[in-house]
Amino acid sequence: MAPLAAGNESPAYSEIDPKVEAMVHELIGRVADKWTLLVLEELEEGGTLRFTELSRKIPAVSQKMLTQTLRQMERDGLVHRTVHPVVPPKVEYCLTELGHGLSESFCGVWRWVEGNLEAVEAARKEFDARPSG
Amino acid sequence: MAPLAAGNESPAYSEIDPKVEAMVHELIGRVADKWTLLVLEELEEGGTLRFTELSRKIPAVSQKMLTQTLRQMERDGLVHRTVHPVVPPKVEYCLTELGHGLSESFCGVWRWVEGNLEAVEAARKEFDARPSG
DNA sequence: CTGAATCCAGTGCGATACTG
DNA sequence: CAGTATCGCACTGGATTCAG
Repeated sequence: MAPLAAGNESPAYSEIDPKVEAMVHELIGRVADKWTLLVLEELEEGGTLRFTELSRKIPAVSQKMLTQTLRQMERDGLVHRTVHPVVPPKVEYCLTELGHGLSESFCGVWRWVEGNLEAVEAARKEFDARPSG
Repeated sequence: MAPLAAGNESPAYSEIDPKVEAMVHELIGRVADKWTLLVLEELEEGGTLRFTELSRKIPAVSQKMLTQTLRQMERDGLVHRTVHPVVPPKVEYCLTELGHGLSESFCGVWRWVEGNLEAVEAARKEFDARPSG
């Protein structure tokens, strides 16, 4: 833990850019979104996928949310959208370098969870078993 | 990108434990939560803080959400809660090892955002400027 | 000071129906 | 196939009030 300057009552994070703060927050929020995370994974694994393919691989997602999720990811430069001018329509999605990088940066979290899953579950179980006070 | 087995139409993630999947998801979701992220940071930086101190460092949080957030983090074993049996009541919060570890595992994401903040903003700007189709 | 309980407005999301 | 548009509910979270 970072030592605190003695007697320092000034606000925290003097060194943290509020813009970065907001962005981190937003980005984490984005990936935290159930669907975004799943889409990120599917595209990471599947490479290039069509709308329907994604839909099929993530059965729980509604068509509305899938569209919405993909749009937002596209806007953020995380996925690339390719429309093939044919009938029937064919639209393919794949991760951009940005999206791939973001995906990788979450590997640490992923590994942490794998390593600490049991600890968290134990903590929950213990907490829930406590005398209600 | 992981190569796909040729002709393999079986569902994705054969290697991914659905339990881990759910947990990653849940944990990311938790930290994505505005207040949890802020609390995590404050405790990481401040060490041990009282309820009111946290409240003061995160002015935007309502008392309800702060309580709720801390309870959940406590249940997950991320923070430790110490009640001092005095009047007026004094309750202190600090990160557990688990909480500290989780916090660290997010450093990668943090760094990625710092490094790619401009790229994302540029992507958004470009997306928003596109011919509306 | 710390926290639980209640009320209420905003909205995220699913279901459904329609279009190119 | 790949969307958009609309409706309605459920849940979230803020404000407020009460309590130990």
